[in-house]
This record gives sequence, C-alpha cells and structure tokens, in this order.
Amino acid sequence: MTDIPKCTEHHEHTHLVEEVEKILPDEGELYDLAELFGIFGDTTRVRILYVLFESESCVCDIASILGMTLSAISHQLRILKGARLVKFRREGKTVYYSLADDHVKTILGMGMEHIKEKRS
Amino acid sequence: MTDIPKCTEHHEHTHLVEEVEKILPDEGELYDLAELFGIFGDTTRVRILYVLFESESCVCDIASILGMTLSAISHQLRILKGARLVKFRREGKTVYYSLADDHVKTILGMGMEHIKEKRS
DNA sequence: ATAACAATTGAACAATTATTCAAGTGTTGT
DNA sequence: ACAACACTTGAATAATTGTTCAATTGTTAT
Repeated sequence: MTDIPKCTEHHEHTHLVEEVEKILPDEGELYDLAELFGIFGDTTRVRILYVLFESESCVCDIASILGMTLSAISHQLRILKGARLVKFRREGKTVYYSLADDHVKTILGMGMEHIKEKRS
Repeated sequence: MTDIPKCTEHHEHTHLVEEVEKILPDEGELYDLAELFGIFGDTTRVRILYVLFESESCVCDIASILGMTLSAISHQLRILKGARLVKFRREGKTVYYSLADDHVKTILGMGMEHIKEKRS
C-alpha cells in the first residue's frame, strides 16, 4: 500500500509548497506544454520538421524523401498543424506545408545542444 | 495498397533530397533528440522539474508536493536521470535531486513561450 | 461525367508508456 | 540483530500512440 508520503521529519514543507505553487504553471498550461514537447518526441515528426527547414514541401515530397507513406505523413502533419508548428497552403491538387515560425528551429536547436553535450 | 509515393510530375526532388540529407541529423542523433523531447512530454516529469527549479528536493518531498506516490516519482526520476536532466546526491537515508544544468530551464522556457503565443 | 492524382480520415493493430502494487535495497538508530 | 524509514525496482495493467489499410474528399483535365 504505497501512499502519498509526508516525510516524517524534516523540511520546510509548507514553505517549499508555497514557493512551488507560485511558479508551477496551472493545469492547462502544464498540459499544453507537455503536449507540445510530446510532439517533438517522435522521430518522424522531427524528420518532417527538418525537411521543412530546407524548404516548403508538399506531402508527397515529404513522404518520398523520408521513404514513408502519404498516409503516415499526413497523420503526423495533422498533429504538427494542431500545435501550430506548421502552416499550409493549397495550390491545385497539392498542399504545401512550411514552418509556422522560428520557434521550431530554436526549440530543436536547444535540444540538439543538450544531447551533443551529454554525449561526450 | 498505400505505397511510398513518387510524385508523378513536379519537383526538384533530387535537389531537395540532397539538401535535406545535408542538414538531417543521423539516425542516432535523431533518436536521442526525439527521446529528449519525449521526456518533457509528460506532465508529471514537467511538474517535477518545476519543483526542482525552486530547490533541491528529496523524493519524498517531491511526491508530497505533487500529491503522488514515492514509487511513481522515483520511476520518473530514473528517466530524468537517464537523460541527465537531473542529478542527485545521497545524504543518509534521503536522496536529494536537483537540476543538472540550465538547459532544462531554457528548453521549458522556449516551450512556454510558444504555447502562450499560440493561445491568444 | 469520368478518370486520375494529391491528400485526408477513421478504424484496427502493434508497440510504447505511466502508474500501481509488492517486494527489494540501503542507511540509521536502538 | 532488528525495526524503521527513504528510496528503488520489476511485473502487471490500463491508456496512449504510430503506422497501415481502406475508403473518402478535393482538385484538375479530358
């Protein structure tokens, strides 16, 4: 019966709780934040974003470049679209996707910096 | 029979493929990168990190503050430890965790910026 | 209207993952 | 040696998620 603990002795609990509550984002923000990072947490989506770094591309090209099916890519693009990480425009039969803004580059860059440091 | 497409007409495929291959991280880096972001993709882990922003804390305190079991927190700390996002030291019976470096703050800050913009 | 192509969508399946439960370390004090 | 506390760990379960398959929508050309 593992229960929520109240560390028998020590700490300035009450104090810490107050401080944490001050800076801890509310439930909604926390959820959105985790969801955003979760989106970067899949190699297919990251690869798509790297393709879009290079140039605006249609679904078909992305699929072709990454060696995956149209459907798989389209599903992932829907998620990226939902998080407003990419935008799109239609031109005839083809839909062109591109990065929504520079946040994507910055965030991925930060992540890359971290893993490169920790790899040594 | 959904197959990997080769867009019938258009594009400078060969050119684009070359360009993308130049900047696309190799398989290992890509995996590590996605894995890193995946770690930020869970509200429990993000909450733990926010607690550690405030101060070094023992597992018991984190669990107590977040209203979760010791076991659940310990499991998540193991993951954070594995990604070198947190470090720890033992002092008698208690183990104190703290942020490994400033990357965590920067990365979470970037994410927060993005969602706050997109919320309006 | 019909055919052909680009893309989207929903359902199904397999794989991954977070939490719980129960049992196990490791350390301190008696 | 024993009990008590802080924490860790492995297995099990439920929930989430990525890809595939099949069907559908939207657009263009004949």
